Amino acid sequence: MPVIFPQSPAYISGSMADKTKTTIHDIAKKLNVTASTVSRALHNNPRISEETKKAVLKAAKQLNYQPNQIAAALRHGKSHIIGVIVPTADRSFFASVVRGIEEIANKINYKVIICQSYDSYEKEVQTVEALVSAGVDGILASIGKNTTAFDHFKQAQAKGVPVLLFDRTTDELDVSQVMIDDHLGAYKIVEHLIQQGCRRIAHFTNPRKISIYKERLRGYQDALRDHDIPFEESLVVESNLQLEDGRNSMKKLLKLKKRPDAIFSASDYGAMGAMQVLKEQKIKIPQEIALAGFSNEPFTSFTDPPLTTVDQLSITMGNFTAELFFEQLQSDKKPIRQKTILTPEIIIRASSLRKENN
Amino acid sequence: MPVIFPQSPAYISGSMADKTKTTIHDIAKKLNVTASTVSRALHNNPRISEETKKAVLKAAKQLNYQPNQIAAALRHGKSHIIGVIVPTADRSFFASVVRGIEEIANKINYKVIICQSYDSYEKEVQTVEALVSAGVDGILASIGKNTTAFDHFKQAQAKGVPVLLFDRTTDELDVSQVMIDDHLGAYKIVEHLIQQGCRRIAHFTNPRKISIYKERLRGYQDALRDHDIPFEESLVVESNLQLEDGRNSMKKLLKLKKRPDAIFSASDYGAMGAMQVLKEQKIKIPQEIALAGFSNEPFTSFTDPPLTTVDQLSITMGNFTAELFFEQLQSDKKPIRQKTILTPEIIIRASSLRKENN
DNA sequence: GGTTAATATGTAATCGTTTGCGCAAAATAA
DNA sequence: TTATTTTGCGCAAACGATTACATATTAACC
Repeated sequence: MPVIFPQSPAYISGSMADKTKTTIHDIAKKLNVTASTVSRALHNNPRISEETKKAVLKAAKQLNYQPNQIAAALRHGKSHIIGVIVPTADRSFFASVVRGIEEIANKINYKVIICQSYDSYEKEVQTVEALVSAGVDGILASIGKNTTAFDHFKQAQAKGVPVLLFDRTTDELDVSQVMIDDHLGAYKIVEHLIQQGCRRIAHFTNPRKISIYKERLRGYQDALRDHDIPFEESLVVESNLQLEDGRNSMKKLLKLKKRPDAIFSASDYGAMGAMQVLKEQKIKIPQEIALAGFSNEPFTSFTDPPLTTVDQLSITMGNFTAELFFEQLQSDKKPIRQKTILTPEIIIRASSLRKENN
Repeated sequence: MPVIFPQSPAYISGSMADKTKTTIHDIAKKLNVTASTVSRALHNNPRISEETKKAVLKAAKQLNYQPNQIAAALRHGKSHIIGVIVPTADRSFFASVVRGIEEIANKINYKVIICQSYDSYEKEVQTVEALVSAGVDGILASIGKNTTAFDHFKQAQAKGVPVLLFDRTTDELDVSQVMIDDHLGAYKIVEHLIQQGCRRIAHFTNPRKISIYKERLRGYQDALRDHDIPFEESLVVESNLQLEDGRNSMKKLLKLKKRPDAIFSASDYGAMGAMQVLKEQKIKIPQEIALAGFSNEPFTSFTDPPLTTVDQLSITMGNFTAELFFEQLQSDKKPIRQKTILTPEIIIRASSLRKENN
């Protein structure tokens, strides 16, 4: 229910300035010089006398001058804006990556345009085109789940807009990539479970052909193998890894003749679903069944027991991605295509901690 | 540890296009017309023959033309970009609001620049200036905690950049505002606690002069009064409302001669801290002490018991803010300053549910 | 004093699109 | 047929900042 305010006098009377941004021409006129002199003065060009510079700076302040970046951008082809594409900005992980990118960008006076692809291929294509149109100086993207063709990124590159991928990447593009080592994260956490005495470790995974889930599965398998634990097909449950899926998967596993003594879910939500079922059935966590998830979602520290998980270094990833990008942007050499793989950290919490001191 | 890739041949050889965006002049040249004709054709101007239009569209597609929005923006003073300023983009609430804004903006082909003030006044000022410089068509902002002067926003308005505030707003500016009714949210949730049989309801609040906490406190007091429950100063605990603060506040309350039988925390984190302490001390939730928070942070549905809280309609707020903004932008009339107050929803969960059917 | 160099500023083109104005040619009206 | 309108397009000036090139003034040097 909107409340309509009475218009304030100031708003009506036009006592506010005349809605005209001042330009270098205004400053020039005031000082009886030309716009080029003003421009040079503002850029501290050595060919301008100190006297004039001071006068220009003073006038600029007086007139409350702010440069029109659009004009500047048009003139020299640099907008000082970078585009970031994420599947969705309100997932904690991506929100943090974006924050990490922004931190770096802001330091050197770059602005960030955030776009969401909603995992739609069409939207992703449009977004890339729009960003190119908007004249961004580069695109940092995490590709959508349904993207299998990459021409839109190639087009951007062809038009001189550098592209860099993070988290969800592909080798089909000639771009630098920043991601985390999903295999290692999974390996480490499964190893941890083994160290806690677990021997029948189940795994919740996703059937999609997305590399992250395949990597986590591989990490799980490799850790088992390296510790001489046989891999059992029946202990791997495929699903969408959401809360409900986790519940269903857990129920399914509880029906096995030989129950697992630990669950490693490739997502925290899946692990959370499992936790709910276990608690409902009064199965002790971690004594009877230990639990571990993946992603370090914010909620994992608030569950009871708190959930062991893998932190994906989201902020770091953002920082790193941005730093890499700006490095490549500044060096006028052809960017060196490189793949940076960050090492994830396992966060051990009570849901997997059977021994007191470990 | 970066992995350096071998450069792919394509990347070196320059087999990719020549990094030159095609312009309307390129199209014009190809068709032996002028750029103005091309421009008009692309804009479906009735003065251009169908024949020419078709030819232009075809050539545009062939040459992979994408308009340079920077040039267009310079020409007609509209960038089709809006700036959004939030204290921090990785807090669930703001991330969702931003998403809500983006949803609407995208529909009409607007891009969103996201900026974070980190609750720093200086950063906020800089950000506003930068956005004006960047030529945004408007600024949607949630003001920082430390902002008490608003000249930077006035300056933006003076330069013709409309401003609209959401969530954290102020009446000191001549702008439309979108927020939620904190008073009502608090009132409703306290009323709910009363209906559950609670009579000694404590409140965690924040001493800052931020209106949201004052409003929640008022809502709490009004609900008590309307149900003939005396207000007790000793049941109101001030803190920063973070997890630790909640723990401390709870411990403090447990030392009272007469313990409270419910806690309404102005933040979910505070409530979570209380929950931890109660569980440590084996105090039953909600039977002995019921709990309610505020904000509907994502973790609240995963606690044990799940936490009763107030949802702030973040996405809706974003949608609404953006819609309001674009309405005002489109109507060439002077924007009508209006205050929109959304009604929050209380989310009742087990932490406060004493009676089975309610 | 005349040539050269250094200094400080102006001129004008440019970035790519948009758009008011104008001008033919074609179409219609008288 | 002539007058008038309509149609289709070109011309050129914006938008605001930047910058290569030119110019004017002063200083410096032999």
